[in-house]
Order: sequence, then structure tokens, then C-alpha cells
Amino acid sequence: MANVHQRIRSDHATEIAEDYVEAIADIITRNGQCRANDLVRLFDVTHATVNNTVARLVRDGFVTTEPYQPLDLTSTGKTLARKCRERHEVVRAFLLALGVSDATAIADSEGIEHHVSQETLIAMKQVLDTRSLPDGV
Amino acid sequence: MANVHQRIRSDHATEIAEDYVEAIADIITRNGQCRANDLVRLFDVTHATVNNTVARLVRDGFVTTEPYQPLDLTSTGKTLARKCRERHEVVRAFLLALGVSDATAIADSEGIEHHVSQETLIAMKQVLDTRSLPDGV
DNA sequence: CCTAAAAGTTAGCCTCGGCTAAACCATGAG
DNA sequence: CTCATGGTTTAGCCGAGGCTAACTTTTAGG
Ligand SMILES: [Mn+2]
Ligand SMILES: [Mn+2]
Ligand SMILES: [Mn+2]
Ligand SMILES: [Mn+2]
Repeated sequence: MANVHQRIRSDHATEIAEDYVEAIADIITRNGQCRANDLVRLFDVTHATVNNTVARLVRDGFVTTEPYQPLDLTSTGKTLARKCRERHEVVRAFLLALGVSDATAIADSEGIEHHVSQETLIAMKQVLDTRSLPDGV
Repeated sequence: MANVHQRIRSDHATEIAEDYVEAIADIITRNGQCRANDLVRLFDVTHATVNNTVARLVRDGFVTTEPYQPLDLTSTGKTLARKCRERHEVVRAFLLALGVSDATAIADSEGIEHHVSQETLIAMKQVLDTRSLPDGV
């Protein structure tokens, strides 16, 4: 990835796929299944948008669908979901440790997670492991 | 901003404008002027893309142009640039304080900056002000 | 002063990720 | 059994932000 800005663009290209597979996995865990309508409510977009996005996820091998059936993740999709959920959780916990409110940690982590490199993720984990930040500062 | 994901989408909508005005201000500071070609090199996109993007910035009141002349920022553009440069710098310094490499701090901050709320920014500043993180952890 | 190279512009294309509107299917209440 | 309702799909639109290719203007060297 020669250029910094190229990486940002590539982060953004995968961002929606990451959020969707993570959401689908979470909803399946919570409800036993995930319907398109669950994603409509979660992301606050229209049916048509979810349909288009899911079609791309199917095309890219993350999701399988049958007409009028709940969504399923492929094993690739499950792997990506697991990775994203863990990364997201680290970022959220790190922001909390930084001392911001719950609502802010939830909101900011949703965007930040996609731009955190492996190196930064490890640095965040280290802070969480050794000491909670608010006392440490 | 009712929904978390709506905020992410709105962050992304302003992100390119933010990066461009920040870059234009920086290049003017460094070189005395900013030409489209400087942006081509910086962002690693084509002339045509810079042209399209700059046209949107003009439309939105951040930039003024004359044919074949260097770009200029409006006062709105300058204000936005100042705000973005400061926020960007806080995020970069914070990542450095977290102990990551220079290259990673530069790369990650470029994406993260656009998703950092005022509350999180203040929390980061506080860490930077009171103590450098690497010893503190 | 001419002309080649560099810078800038324009036209036309693409995908992504939004939207509305309309059709389609499945199902539970009556 | 029918049918209203709600979930789903499809068609068709849009703007952002990329691209290539062709053209024009400016600038610099010889
Ligand atoms: Mn996210
Ligand atoms: Mn920036
Ligand atoms: Mn940026
Ligand atoms: Mn982003």
C-alpha cells in the first residue's frame, strides 16, 4: 500500500462489508436468525439499500441467501465477522478506558475501528491489559 | 444524529472535503501556493479526479479557482482547514504517545481523525497534556 | 520566437451506496 | 379460504468519487 490515502480508500471499500457481516453474526447470536429487516432497523437505511448491499456481499462470498429466507454467513463471512467483532470491541473498550461516555465510545468506535492497523490495535490491547487508562494518565 | 450509523455516513460525506482543505492549506504554507498537481501527487489520484473534487469544493464554498491559476481557500475553507489540522495533529500525537511507529501514526490518524468526536478529542488532549502515555501505561 | 513538455480541462464512463415506488410472496386473523 | 398486512424483491433514479482519453493552455528551452 504505497500511499497513505490509498489505504484510507481501501479501508472505506471494505468498511460496509465489515459492518454488515459483524451485524449479521451478532443478530444471529442474539435472535437465532438475521432477516433483512433487522439490518434495515440497525443501519437505518431502506429495504432497497439492504438488498443491494447484501447482493454485493453474496457476490463477494461473505453471505448466502435463499428467497424469503433469513441471511446466512459463509465461513469466510464468519471469519471476517469474528475478526471485526474483536477489533471493534478493543476499540470500544479502549475509548471507554480513555474516559469518554458509553454513548461516545459506541458511536466513535463504529467509525474508528475500520482505520485501526494491527500495530495500533496491539498497542490498544496492551493498554487495556496492563492498566485501565483513566487512573494511569 | 439519531442513529450511530447515520453519523458514520455523515462523517464520510465530509471527509474528502476535510482532507483537501487541510492539504491545500498545508501546501500553501509550505510552497506559497497550491496547484492541482500537488494534490494529484499527494492523494495519488488522477488529474480528472482532483478536478472533479475541487469543483465540488468550489460548489460548497471552500475553495475558489481561476483557470490555470493556483487554488485558494475561502475564509470558510481556511476555518475548516485550521480545525482539521488541529484535530489531525492531536490524533497523530496521541497514537505516537500510544507507542506506535511514526509511519503507523501518520497512516492511521489520516482515517481515524474523521471519526473522532469532540468528547474523544478532548480526552486525547488531556492524555497528551498530563503525561505521555508510554510511561504511564 | 517556436515548439515540446507540463499543467489543466473536458467528455464520457464506471461502481458504490443511497433513495422511491411498485410488485411480489407468505401468513395469520377472521 | 380469503385477504390484509408485512417482509422481500425489483426497477429505476441519483450523487460521490474514481477512471481513461482527448483536448487546450501555459511555460520553458533552445
Ligand atoms: Mn463500523
Ligand atoms: Mn487530514
Ligand atoms: Mn484524513
Ligand atoms: Mn472512515
